[in-house]
Amino acid sequence: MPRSAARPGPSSYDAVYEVVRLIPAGHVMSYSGVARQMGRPGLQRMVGYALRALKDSRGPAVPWWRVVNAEGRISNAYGPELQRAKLIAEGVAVSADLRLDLAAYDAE
DNA sequence: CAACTGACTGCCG
DNA sequence: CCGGCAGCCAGTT
Repeated sequence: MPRSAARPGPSSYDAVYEVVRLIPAGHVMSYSGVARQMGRPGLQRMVGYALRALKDSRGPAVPWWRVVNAEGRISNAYGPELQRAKLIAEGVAVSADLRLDLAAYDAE
């Protein structure tokens, strides 16, 4: 079995967690939005790294489900349905297509 | 030090 | 609407 290749460690992730943690319930933020808030515009991929690491190894209490892509769609590759359920539980309308009105829930 | 990978994004066909 | 390609940065191999 191919052990996960390239697995960044928790260094720059700290900044990501801090920003994501500040997203109020019922709101969402795009990966690029988080990157920008943490003073690192263009590091959307790093945000994705950090969130993936949460599943790999338990990190701080981070509402990762409030992070969606720039189109307001869930690009979660591990449990899109779980994320959708979490958002709906907070009052965010997510369609069966895993899409939501980013402009309406944008926390930026 | 070079190559590879990835919960992204924007542009093209 | 969907798939492919390039640009992007940090961390692992």
